Amino acid sequence: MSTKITFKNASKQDFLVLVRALVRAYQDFAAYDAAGHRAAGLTSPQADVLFALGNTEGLTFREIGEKTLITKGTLTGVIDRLENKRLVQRVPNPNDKRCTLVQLTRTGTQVFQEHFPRHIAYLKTRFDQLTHSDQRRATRFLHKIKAVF
Amino acid sequence: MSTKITFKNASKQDFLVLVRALVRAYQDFAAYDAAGHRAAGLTSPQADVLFALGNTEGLTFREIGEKTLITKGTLTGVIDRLENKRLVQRVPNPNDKRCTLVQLTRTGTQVFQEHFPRHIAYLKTRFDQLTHSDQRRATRFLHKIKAVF
DNA sequence: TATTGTTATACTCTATAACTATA
DNA sequence: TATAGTTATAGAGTATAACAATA
Repeated sequence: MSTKITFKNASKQDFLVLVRALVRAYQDFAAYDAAGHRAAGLTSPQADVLFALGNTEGLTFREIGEKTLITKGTLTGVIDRLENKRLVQRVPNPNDKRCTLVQLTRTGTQVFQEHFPRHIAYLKTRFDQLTHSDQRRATRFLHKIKAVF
Repeated sequence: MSTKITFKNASKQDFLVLVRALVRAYQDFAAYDAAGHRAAGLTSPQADVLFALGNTEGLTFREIGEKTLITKGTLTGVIDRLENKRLVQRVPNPNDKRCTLVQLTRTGTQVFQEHFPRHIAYLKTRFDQLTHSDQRRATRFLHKIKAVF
């Protein structure tokens, strides 16, 4: 038995073309996105956390984990590193002493207000090369893909 | 200045809806994909390398790096781990002694021939929930997204 | 001089599970 | 007993740069 993809069975595995397109589109996007964050001294997970915390009064670890899909064990390390950079702070929660609230510091708020609009503009230069109609249609199909997982 | 996304400026940042859709579709796919490989004892980068090596006489580090987008420094470690698992072997290249050829071992070939068709079938159960027409259209838009990066 | 792969450094993230404090 | 977060463990990937061998 060979797994070589021949012309004959290629039609049965059309979806692999979609898989490859998804992976490559995402990889190229992710590399570009990460480069933008790295220029501001942030990793992608760190930027995700800051973005989640923006415009909030603070979130618990559980809430941040739900928004960013980072599991609690990993999140402790990510928050540690953001705290070392003085971008977030842990604030004890008097109502439930099990929970810790994570908030943006003044510096973190500044980064959120300055880096993120710049980053969004940086992404926009690329996505604006697609028509709005294509953007909407691409979004629709991506929702369909997400729905099957 | 606030970066809060209001109704008023949301229309200017429509593309963010597309960004989120791309990230979420990929994340869900990637988690499912990685779970399939993990069940076979492989990480995603390791599986990518085995897939690149399948149906070849062996590839150099440079060639594998080009196919998988793994940089050479990282690739040394990935190949080391695959070699420890006896799935690949480094073969000296007599023509150009700078190059090392990496080949699937007998076990590696077996994994390639057994795991990969199973994995493709595992992915197919999800992607087949989309119509072929949707698969083709989704592919088209993903190519367009890739093209802007 | 340029190329190939290795090595070293330092960091970051992941999964998993045991553990502590609190509810 | 359940939940929140920390810690420990072990493994893996990333970026970057210096390096040795070869071309």
